[in-house]
Amino acid sequence: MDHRCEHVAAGRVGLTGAALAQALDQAGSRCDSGGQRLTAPRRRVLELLLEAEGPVKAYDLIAAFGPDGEAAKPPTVYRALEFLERQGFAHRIQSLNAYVACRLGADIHAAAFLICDCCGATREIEPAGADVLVASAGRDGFVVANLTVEAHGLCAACRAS
Amino acid sequence: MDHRCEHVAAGRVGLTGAALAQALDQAGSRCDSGGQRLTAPRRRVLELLLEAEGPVKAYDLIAAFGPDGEAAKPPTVYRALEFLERQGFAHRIQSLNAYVACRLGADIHAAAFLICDCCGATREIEPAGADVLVASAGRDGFVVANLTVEAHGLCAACRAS
DNA sequence: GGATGTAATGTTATTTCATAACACTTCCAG
DNA sequence: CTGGAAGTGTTATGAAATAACATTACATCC
Repeated sequence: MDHRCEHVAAGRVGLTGAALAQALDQAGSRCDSGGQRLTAPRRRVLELLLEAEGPVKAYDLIAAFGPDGEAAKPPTVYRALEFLERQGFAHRIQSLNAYVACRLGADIHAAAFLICDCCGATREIEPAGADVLVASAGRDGFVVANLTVEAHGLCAACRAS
Repeated sequence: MDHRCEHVAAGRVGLTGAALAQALDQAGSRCDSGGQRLTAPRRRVLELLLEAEGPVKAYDLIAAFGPDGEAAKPPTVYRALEFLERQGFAHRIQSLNAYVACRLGADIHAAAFLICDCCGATREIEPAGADVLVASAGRDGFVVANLTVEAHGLCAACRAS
């Protein structure tokens, strides 16, 4: 489950500058139109997630929360994360106890993750095959409200080296 | 994610008596043939999981570990769980921080879970659609070693009432 | 524009979950 | 019988998440 080599996630960098500002504004707009409020702490946590290159631990968010390096109180960040997840702006990676900004569509959606156990790179993908599972569950009378799909393994870069 | 009503998981009961003994022996045999050892603590934790009706929290296992009601030390149980997972005898339900005995095939396999947020019933099923996802990931050069699929929702019984 | 109710936040403390580190034992291979 | 690997016991600590309650912001309705 953990890093097994010296590789480091390649390429994927968090947002900065204008791109970051734009992403935050976009989130703000989507909140407005949905009657939701992207308040200061929520915005700040989303900002931290967007800036990051990959999954971020809750306590790293807590530590980085204050602009001056001052930490937040845990509930502040956990509440913001809960909101961001509810709105589809962020996802929780269960198998890592970590959180990522959603890099895909604009709307709330199902997500799947490919997590490289070597370099730690975490890619969000459309959950191929999820429809099959949901349908299969449905035949048993089970209605899926929320689906977690997390695949651990080795990414192309780490397999090559 | 948590129980929202008064429903209680129906029907599914843990193993007892002869069935339990048989399941444990079977696990023992599989360990033997694989050069693994089903030692006392491992066997005991598996027993507790098999006896249970559903997912069990690690600290409940710890509390119930001793035959006389005496608790175990956390590492004892966590190590046993790690072993049982490695052998495919048990699974961890990430979204619940809980563990279940594997109720399916004899061999190590991929698993998916349907978790009723109302009554807490947790069904292990064959991960329909998983092959599609693994194939899709493969086209990107990602090799899946381990797949977590957890669907939360409402079971037939809870929807009906 | 002040009363009112709801949503969100601040704050303290605690609970729950999991692992690090190291000493000791068991068990088999040579 | 001895050396090494795997397993266990034990103490302590670290990491993740939430409970509970006080306070503040915000809309809205009269």
